[in-house]
Amino acid sequence: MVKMKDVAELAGVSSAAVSRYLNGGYISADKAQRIKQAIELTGYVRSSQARALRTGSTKLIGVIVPKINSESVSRITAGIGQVLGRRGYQMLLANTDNAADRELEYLDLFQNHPVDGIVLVATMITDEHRRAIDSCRVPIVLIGQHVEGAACVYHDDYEAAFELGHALAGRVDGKIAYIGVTEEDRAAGYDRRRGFEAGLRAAGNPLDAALIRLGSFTLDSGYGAARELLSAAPDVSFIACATDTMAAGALRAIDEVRGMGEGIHRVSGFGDNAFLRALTGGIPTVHYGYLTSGVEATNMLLNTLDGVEGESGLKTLKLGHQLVNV
Amino acid sequence: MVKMKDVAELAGVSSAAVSRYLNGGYISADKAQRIKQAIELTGYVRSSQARALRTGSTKLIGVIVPKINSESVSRITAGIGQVLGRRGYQMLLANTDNAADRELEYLDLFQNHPVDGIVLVATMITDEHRRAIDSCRVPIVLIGQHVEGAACVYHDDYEAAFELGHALAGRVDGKIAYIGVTEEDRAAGYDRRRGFEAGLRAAGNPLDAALIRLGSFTLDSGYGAARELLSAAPDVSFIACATDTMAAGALRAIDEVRGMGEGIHRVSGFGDNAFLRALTGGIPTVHYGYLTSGVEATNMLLNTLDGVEGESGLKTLKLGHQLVNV
DNA sequence: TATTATGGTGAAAGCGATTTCAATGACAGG
DNA sequence: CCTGTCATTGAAATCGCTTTCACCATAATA
Repeated sequence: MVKMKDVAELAGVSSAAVSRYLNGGYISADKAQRIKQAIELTGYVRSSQARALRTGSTKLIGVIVPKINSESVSRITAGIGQVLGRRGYQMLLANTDNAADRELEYLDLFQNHPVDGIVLVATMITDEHRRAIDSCRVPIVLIGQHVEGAACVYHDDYEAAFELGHALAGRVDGKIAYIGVTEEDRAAGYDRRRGFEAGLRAAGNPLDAALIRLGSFTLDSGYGAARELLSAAPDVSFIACATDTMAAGALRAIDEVRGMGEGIHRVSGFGDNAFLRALTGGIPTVHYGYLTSGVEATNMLLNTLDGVEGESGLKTLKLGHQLVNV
Repeated sequence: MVKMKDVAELAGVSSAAVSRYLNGGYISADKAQRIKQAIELTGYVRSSQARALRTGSTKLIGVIVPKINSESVSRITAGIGQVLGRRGYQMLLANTDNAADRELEYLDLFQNHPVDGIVLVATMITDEHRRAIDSCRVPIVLIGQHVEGAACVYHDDYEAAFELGHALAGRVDGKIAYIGVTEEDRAAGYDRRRGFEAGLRAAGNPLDAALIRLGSFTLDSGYGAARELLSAAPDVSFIACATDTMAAGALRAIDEVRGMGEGIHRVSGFGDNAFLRALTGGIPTVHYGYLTSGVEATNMLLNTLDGVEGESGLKTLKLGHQLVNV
């Protein structure tokens, strides 16, 4: 492996000069030229490990996600990766498989060492999370949840759910049921359910608490909850779900119970999943700019790391949403 | 930041002793005890950057994927991440967004520095790829394509497509069309189309070359190709697709042209996408163990890195498949 | 008793960069 | 001619760890 010293010798300069050449310090034109040639000749590339040791920066960003195979998360990471690549960083990905403790574990692992910053695609935020975030040695940005005092990029789930509920209340006749997710997930659990309920109520069609079920983000859980709901309350005519994925399951359940093609007009979701949209022609749902949230969060993080003028502070950013197919 | 020297001083030993303690070298019980306490007391964690510089190993594996938001890829990375986590490595993810040149770029970037090994989720393999793979300084394993002389984990697309074609030929009456992908993708393009054609032919119902179209992996491209196909050859009664995602698009096209619900019985795909399965009840498709391929590839790679007994060689591994819903 | 092993130990030499520092020469102004 | 800038330069000190090496006990063997 050719090292800096070799290049320096070949070019007849000191390795300090080579380092300066590489990093844009004082260097005369002719030496720069000789160094350039020497580098090309030897095919030298600098060891990022040595560089990291000396400078303390790895140009690595840790990204913690709850589940990699989900459309929303992969769109978010696509956005993150896009910015990272453009700005000379790389992504260290940690998948927690929906286990909150592994989230903390990675938070620990990451900050201790190899990464310059962290993007946490958050689901549940416990007190322990808050503590871990506060005491984090490297800058960190959250996506998807709004946490006081932490930098975050999120969507207004309450507001979106309110609008959806309000709009649906007017368009659906008959009973509306709701399949949510754990309220420990503040955004997707608590906010969406409360917003939806408030929206229905505001439209004069309050949600019957007996028609609320809990799923676990998966298609199967949506299916199961919907089946149970349909047999417990056969007169339910519409099932709103906290995620598009669960909506897909509910749709399937309705088709099975009520006949093929029935489901399409009787479910709503959250997230505007492309697959679901294409296959059903579009159920009522909320479109979030997932990719955008990845982009914004990463820019925010990198701005503080690189000390970009005027953009230095980590802040909190609420992104917009759109109802679709309502 | 507390360093090894601090721990050593506190424990009254040399830093060499601490290092040995950490890495399992000779150390007496009482010193081990003292070191252990000192570490707990100071909250010392060792700098992986210094360690990396010294040992030349980063415990990082580079993973190059063509597109992060696709079900197959995310299942593969889930498998990779699973093994990596269990064996003390981390994943450096690079997303090429289907650009073959960025694949080469990352191959270059990775091998030069921070990673100990590479997993390439491959699509197109050009000569340049082959060269890059051959001259790779760190071990590399491919997923999804079979490349002579390289370690790879893949599925037998030809065989699977053959079986699917053969089975469908007997069950469909009327004309069968095919929407494929670029033949530069040996596995998903060339092998699947050829296998499918051969299967149909073997069943006495050869594919009309005029009924072949090309998509680009996306749902929209499947939709577009199917629409075009249906208007160019209105008597087509079944559309086989090279991927489930394109099949979803084709399904939508058929529903639009022939009426809702028609599509479900008139398309087939590849990959057994969970969403599609749930929403349609299941179209004929091929189930591949994507997660397994990630697991196997990573184990293979890590075995050579860690020098596991008996399992040392990088080899090539062909995984099985299953037809579903035929 | 003389001699090997054998478990333990710390000093010190790297790993390959970056960065401080003092020194240099050139050049403008006085 | 002297002095003060100012752009350039290389030697050398780190960064924090691993690992060789020489060395010391002590126990086992002849």
